Amino acid sequence: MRAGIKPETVIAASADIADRDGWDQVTLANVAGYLGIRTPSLYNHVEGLPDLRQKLAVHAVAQLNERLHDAAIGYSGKQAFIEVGRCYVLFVREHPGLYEAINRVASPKPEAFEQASDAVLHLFFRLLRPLGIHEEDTVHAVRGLRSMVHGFASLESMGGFQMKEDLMESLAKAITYYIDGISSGRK
Amino acid sequence: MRAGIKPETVIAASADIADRDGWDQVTLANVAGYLGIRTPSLYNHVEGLPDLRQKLAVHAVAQLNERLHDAAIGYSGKQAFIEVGRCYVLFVREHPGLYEAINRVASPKPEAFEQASDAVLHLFFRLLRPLGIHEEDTVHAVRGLRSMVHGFASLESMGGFQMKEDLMESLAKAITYYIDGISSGRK
DNA sequence: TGCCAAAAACTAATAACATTAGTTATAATA
DNA sequence: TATTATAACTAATGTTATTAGTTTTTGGCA
Repeated sequence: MRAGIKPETVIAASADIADRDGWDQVTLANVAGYLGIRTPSLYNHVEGLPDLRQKLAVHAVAQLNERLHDAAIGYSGKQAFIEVGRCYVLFVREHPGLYEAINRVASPKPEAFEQASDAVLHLFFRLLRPLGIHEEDTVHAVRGLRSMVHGFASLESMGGFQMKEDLMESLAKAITYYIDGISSGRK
Repeated sequence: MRAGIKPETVIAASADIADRDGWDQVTLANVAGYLGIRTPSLYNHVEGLPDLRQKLAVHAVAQLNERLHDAAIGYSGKQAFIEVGRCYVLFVREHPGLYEAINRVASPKPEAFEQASDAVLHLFFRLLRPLGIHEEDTVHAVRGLRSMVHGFASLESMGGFQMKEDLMESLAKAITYYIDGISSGRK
């Protein structure tokens, strides 16, 4: 046997390249160059470019999920969503390439990817539960929140906002509007 | 001179391929094949693959803008946003490749692309004005709405929702929550 | 009607990339 | 130390984008 390159080394290299040069620069040639080996040698670690990109997407969504759960600790209600939303946007700022990897993952998605995605969704559900929403409206309420947070992050990552300075304030206000609207409708 | 292929024919072919096979299948080879010519002949109509994809993005966002403006006619307040949001999601369902082209446009973005994007943003501003929001909160309010609508469309186009049946209901409720929250905060 | 100049097609050639096949070097272990 | 699996390598092929240079077509004009 031989030590050499561990599986996570390849993913780490891909993540570095993605965040620095963009997701479309995650090629076998670039990753091999980064690791100091020839392109075909990568086939000892991944099954090809699509496989590498899927593994990168799994790594990315798992890391996002972990950070979101961490961000929610110690908060509840409206403030919890503001903290999670802020963390979400910060993650995308810090790791634009990883976020691209999540959004461009090819179907069918790996099982591990689905699991991490579901975990993020589950976090939203748990944070929303204490707000006392009609059972049949919970799915709708979660979808709106999730869409809003994803929308903010996505639009910023593609340069959709003019001034990034007060984007966090926009997000906090938007979440406030939304949660207030849910509460006022509940009556 | 020679008639042959008009510039919009190339874009139309690219749009067909994008919506049918996905944005990443918009290659010079595929477009040329679709048009029945050899790949290098395309350079008489576009300046290369990046140029073709930018032109496709401009076409896509202009078409989206037109449809959104049309959808808003005859409505105001909350209902106007629901109609625009519905139109947005329907557009993405009908033209997933065009929507991808919008979201994956490379920077620096063409001037025409920025103009059409601004026009969409302007529509949101105009629909929001009659609701009587504090002047300094208008930017935040628009950002939230836009993020939410884009988030819904984006998440659906990447298969982020389980049951697509009642997605329109989710969107309508989310917009309702949001606008209600704005109004209740206004007091 | 027949020329002609420009537009738009073509072929040929090159470079980058992914991928496969087959070969060699290396390191853990028996 | 010898063996063997692992992981590197070279060589070769196919696809795509791109450039250069050539030929064909055709609308408009003499």
